[in-house]
Amino acid sequence: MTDMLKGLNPQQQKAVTASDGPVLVLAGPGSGKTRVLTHRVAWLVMERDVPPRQILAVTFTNKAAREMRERLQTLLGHTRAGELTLGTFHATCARILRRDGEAIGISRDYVIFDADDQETLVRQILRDLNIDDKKYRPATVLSAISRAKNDLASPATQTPSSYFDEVVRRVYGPYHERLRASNALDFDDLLGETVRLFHEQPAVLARYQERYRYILVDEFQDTNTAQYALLRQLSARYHNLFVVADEDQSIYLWRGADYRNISRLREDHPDLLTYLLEQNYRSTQNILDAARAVIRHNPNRTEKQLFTRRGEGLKLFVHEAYDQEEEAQFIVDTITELVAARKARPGDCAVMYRTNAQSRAIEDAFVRAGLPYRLVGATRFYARREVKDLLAFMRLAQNPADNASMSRVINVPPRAIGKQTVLVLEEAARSRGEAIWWAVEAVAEGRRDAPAVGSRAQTAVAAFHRLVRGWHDAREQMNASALMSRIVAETGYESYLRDGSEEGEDRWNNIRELHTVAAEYDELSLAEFLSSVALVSDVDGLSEEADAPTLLTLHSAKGLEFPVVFIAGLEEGLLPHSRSLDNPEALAEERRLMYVGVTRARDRLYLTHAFRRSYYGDYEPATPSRFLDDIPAHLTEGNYRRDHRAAARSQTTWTPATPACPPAATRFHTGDRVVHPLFGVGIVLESQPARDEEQVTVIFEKVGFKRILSSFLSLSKE
DNA sequence: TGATCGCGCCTTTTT
DNA sequence: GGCGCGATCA
Repeated sequence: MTDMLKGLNPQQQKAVTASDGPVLVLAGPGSGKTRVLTHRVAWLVMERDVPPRQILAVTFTNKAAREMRERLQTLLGHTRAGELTLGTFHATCARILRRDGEAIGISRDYVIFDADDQETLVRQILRDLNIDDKKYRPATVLSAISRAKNDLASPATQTPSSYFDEVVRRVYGPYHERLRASNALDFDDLLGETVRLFHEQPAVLARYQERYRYILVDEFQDTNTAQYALLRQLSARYHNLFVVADEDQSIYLWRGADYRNISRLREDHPDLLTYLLEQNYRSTQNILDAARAVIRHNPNRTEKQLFTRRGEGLKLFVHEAYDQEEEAQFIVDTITELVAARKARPGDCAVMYRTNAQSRAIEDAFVRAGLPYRLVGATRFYARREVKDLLAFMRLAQNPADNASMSRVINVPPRAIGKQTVLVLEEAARSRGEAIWWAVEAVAEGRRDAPAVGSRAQTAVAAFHRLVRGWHDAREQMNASALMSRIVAETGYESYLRDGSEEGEDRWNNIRELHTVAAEYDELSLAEFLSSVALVSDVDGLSEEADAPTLLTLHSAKGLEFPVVFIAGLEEGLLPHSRSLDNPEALAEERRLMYVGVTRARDRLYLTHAFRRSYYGDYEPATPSRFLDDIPAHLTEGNYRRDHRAAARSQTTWTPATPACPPAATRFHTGDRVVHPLFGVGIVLESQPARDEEQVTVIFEKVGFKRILSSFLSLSKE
């Protein structure tokens, strides 16, 4: 055997060197799944003499693809690794459609509508249909449409079982039409239309089957129906499908992923070879035991015997904080201590949470402490107004029919095309099933069928038309960064942004950063640049260089590992999330999410929760997560008192959701001076009735914040 | 036509 | 405690 297999255990080696044909690798966290996938690719090239261009490896994020490419460069060398096709499902499909979509009527110039564009479109349609968009929220309607598309079904063909379904059904048609009028595809279309292309054009499919004779897929448990259909089509001729999966880490059911694709794979391929990887190379035994204790409550799973040779390790630290500020402070303090004691570097640490909203309190604590951090997601670069504006101009240059971009920037910076004029243009275009660009052109050329606008507006529209036409005509000759410079110059966007304010300077700097990104694509087409910008994932931007703690959601943490992990907000309603409490399937997914979080940790794991937490500005008492109780006491240390929690939780479970009794009068009130036998003198911040007495929050002169039962307190005479 | 203010709603998770 | 949206004013 070759050098390449050195450092792999026998199980891993068997999987890597499996014979041709369909292969499933079932593996636990930290078992080297991605490593096996990477080595399989290298083995195919080096030992089986498979030309690299015949290999397609599909990863979950662009970041994972980038890392795999880097590893393969050391194994295979730069040139050969460069010939591999490596990327996400979406990026791969985007490229296939760019090349061959015309066979099913998709123009080369198509643009990808992002979540914002989609939502705006749905809102418009709801309004046109006189449906209240407060009651039927665009995002909710959209996710129903998305689910249908993921399942390769059209809501139009299903019988609605509720009025909501009926709304979805009525929106779907216009949504699809207007997408096409804009010459645009949404995320789901990228997959669905590729499946349709392969279905309707067997010759095209045959070409890709020949091209991609070996297909490898990471995170297979999170594929959806459309993605599975695609794999089936592509592998139908050579059957060389190699997938790695862990059903316990399936956390994307809500967006159409279906871990039953694993059993589907078994049914579709009686000759499927299955390998199991159970040795964990990442975490200590204590962490693994805790993870197992959490996940074992889920029904219908195959128990894996995870083990490690890393030894017991440290206990998990469970910490109850008073509120989210104190929780954040605890996290920052702990990281500071670990770093000071040289037990970890800042970059070794990660803070994970269920919802993006939780990041604020934690960020604030880092800012207060003057410490840098890396934030994944949330205020995403590409979601910024100025960045979206400029991308909209570039999308128009690529595809003037793009209505979302047109509506966005037709009057940015203000160029005297007012609301009324825009409305007339939009209406005229829509009634003809044309893009707004059609109306703009008609007005600019003074055509007879042009919608009627005032003479001032007419001049303005004509000027804007000249701009976009100029960019569109130049797009083949210019690369993305040059085009961008031209757009900035011709629209006066710089002086529009740089109004002398600090914010204006920030925004302008973002534009310069975007220009730098564009310059990296100068070898490729404008279309390639726009596609990849539309398909970036949150973690993609995570830089390896900066030595600072990472803040990210549990979802974004998938596939990553850190020596030190904090999971914050372990409370009922947050993890598990309140939207999942009434649904066993959803609850099982929350549990898997917790499992994913726990198994990201190598050496140190901190689980924190708060006694009270503010939602929408109001503070509410919080109950510790049920998942904390699943972890055996001997694995943990810290100030967590499980009996107390269990009592609190059963109370909240058994009492009606909104207790009718008014808050009882309390003996202590905010501002009272009190004395405690141990802590001395303090001031009452808050007092709440608790069981048969009061839970009083006091700030003591000597020891700071404490929560005290009222029986230990007395009012100070002075 | 554009800027400003205040109201109400909200929160999962993302390619 | 923020954000988008709509109403209101210069």
